[in-house]
Amino acid sequence: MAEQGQYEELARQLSAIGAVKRDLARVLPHECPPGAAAVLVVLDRHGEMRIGRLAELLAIDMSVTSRHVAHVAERGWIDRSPAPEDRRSRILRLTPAGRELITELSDRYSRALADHLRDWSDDDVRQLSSLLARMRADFGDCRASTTRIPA
Amino acid sequence: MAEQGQYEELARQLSAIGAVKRDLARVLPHECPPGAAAVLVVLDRHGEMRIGRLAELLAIDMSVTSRHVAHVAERGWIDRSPAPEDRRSRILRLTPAGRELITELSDRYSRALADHLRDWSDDDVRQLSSLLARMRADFGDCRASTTRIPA
DNA sequence: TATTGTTATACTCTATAACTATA
DNA sequence: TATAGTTATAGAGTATAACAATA
Repeated sequence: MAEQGQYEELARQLSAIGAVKRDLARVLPHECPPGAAAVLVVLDRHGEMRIGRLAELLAIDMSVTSRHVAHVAERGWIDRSPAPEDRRSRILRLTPAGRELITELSDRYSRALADHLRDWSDDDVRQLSSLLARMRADFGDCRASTTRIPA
Repeated sequence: MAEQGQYEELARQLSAIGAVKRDLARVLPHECPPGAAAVLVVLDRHGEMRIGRLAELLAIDMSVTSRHVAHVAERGWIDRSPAPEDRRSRILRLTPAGRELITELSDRYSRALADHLRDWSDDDVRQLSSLLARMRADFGDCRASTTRIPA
């Protein structure tokens, strides 16, 4: 268990990280805002899935996910085929165009990071990724386990 | 220099960190949205300053900063006294009420983090803070040094 | 003429709630 | 009746550009 001062410092750093995210977002193509990019990244990473699962992985509400998905579907980057076992759902899958785009996005993100983090060792980058993943998991676990009592 | 795959992983983690920030934001009092809280945190951390300097430290545009500042000033958490040497500027300073609030905010942030990161050692927390600070600095340096060529 | 701030406008992201269709 | 997804609405954050006052 860390001291309060350490938590306050971490809170400050988390708040400030928005600037980095905004810088990164600037490398995205015009038609592909960060929310749309996130959808493509998750589909590329985890394969085809329904919207509910996507929302879970993105840790945002399904209503928001639905809009991002509509955006990328309208542009032909994913297709939505009927789910065989549940006609309420559709299966989301990257199209060839989507796969091309996600490759381009990965390149741009990587180039931007490599450019700014010139002095970072492979281990530095790995360590930061790993700590962020762990933090996210520790928050997510709690979200899942907390019994929500409706007002 | 790290490999491309490591940068892609970092990009994913950065994208996903929004969920943690939103969870943290939920502990804030109703009248104090995250942008307002950030203003108070910086003033508490760095002492009185003008808006321009505040915008720099927050790494957001001055126009945005101006609105956050108006919000906290309207609620009596800061005062704006005339800058003695430049009548275009005012000096922003926490009021006693603002100082009370920032103490409350720090407590809430710390409690939330301590609650979720129960298993983290002091060193884990310190290391994550330090890596985030370094990343922010490496991005910020570039922003400052890049010559912006207007289109 | 250049700089400090403010305001108007527009865009993106997000959540809540109401609604449709299917289980 | 419960669940998957969509849509409408509203709130928060941000940037750009036009504008005011002062340097």
